[in-house]
Amino acid sequence: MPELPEVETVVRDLRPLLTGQHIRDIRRTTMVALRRPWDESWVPIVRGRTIHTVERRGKWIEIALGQQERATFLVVHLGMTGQLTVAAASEPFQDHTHLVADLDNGNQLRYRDIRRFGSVSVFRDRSEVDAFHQAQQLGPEPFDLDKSHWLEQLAGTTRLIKSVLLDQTVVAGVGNIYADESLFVARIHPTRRACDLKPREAERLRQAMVAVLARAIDRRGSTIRNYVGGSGLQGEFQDEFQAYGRTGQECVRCQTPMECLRLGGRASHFCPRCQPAN
DNA sequence: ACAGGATCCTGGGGGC
DNA sequence: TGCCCCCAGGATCCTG
Repeated sequence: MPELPEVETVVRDLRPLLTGQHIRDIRRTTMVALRRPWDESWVPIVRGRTIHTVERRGKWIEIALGQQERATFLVVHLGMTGQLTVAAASEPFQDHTHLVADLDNGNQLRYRDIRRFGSVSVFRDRSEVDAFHQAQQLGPEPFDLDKSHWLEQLAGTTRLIKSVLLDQTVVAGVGNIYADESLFVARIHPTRRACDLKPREAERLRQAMVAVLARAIDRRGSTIRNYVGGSGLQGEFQDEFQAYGRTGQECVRCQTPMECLRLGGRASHFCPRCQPAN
């Protein structure tokens, strides 16, 4: 599923296709429930409004309808298999297309989600969106992570570093792929205790995370199965994986066979030689 | 506080 | 071809 680079790619793809467009209508096209159920009372709030901005916060997509203080927001999470795309209204719906918004120019904004772990919600104004993020304690963007704050966060917990990377309250947007890739680049074993990392290791990890995410954005994210960008294009970063999904293959640095551990139900790929355990 | 497991879903792949 | 089990870019809730 989409992590920060995939969500950022969707946002960048959608921005020119949506900005300035008028939403004629929005409607449910299936009756099944999403993670956060769609509320029919949102329809009149959205109908007739103009899309002003398309932004990303962590793994959340925020589409502002109307300007500044007046804006209402469509807030989308792609879960594991969510796709938010623009297509011509004449294009047939793919299976599991749950929500469709008709635009003025004959295109449609479509939300498709096979496993339905994602959601589309409406918030009445900016403060409601902010309150929502505050309630879930959404952490800072990886690119804005304050060095000393990051150090303190790691020093203050005995949790496994892999789980900390996946914790959206610590840093927003990292998921299983980019956690493994970042740990590999920083040469840190996923089961190290966060508080046991030396300051230079913590800083190396922060920099690795930023570099990996930036490179992945350049390559339009990773497509393993279902992910597509806002115009339906797939990602290309999967061709550059150094850790994720490489169990049994040679480490790109030392040729040692890569290994895989299951931590908190998530596969964790690493090189036993480059990333020594405790 | 933290780890692990189950849960929400569908579909693809491997083994038999 | 079919069936069964495991797996999957996420997040949350419950248990010990």
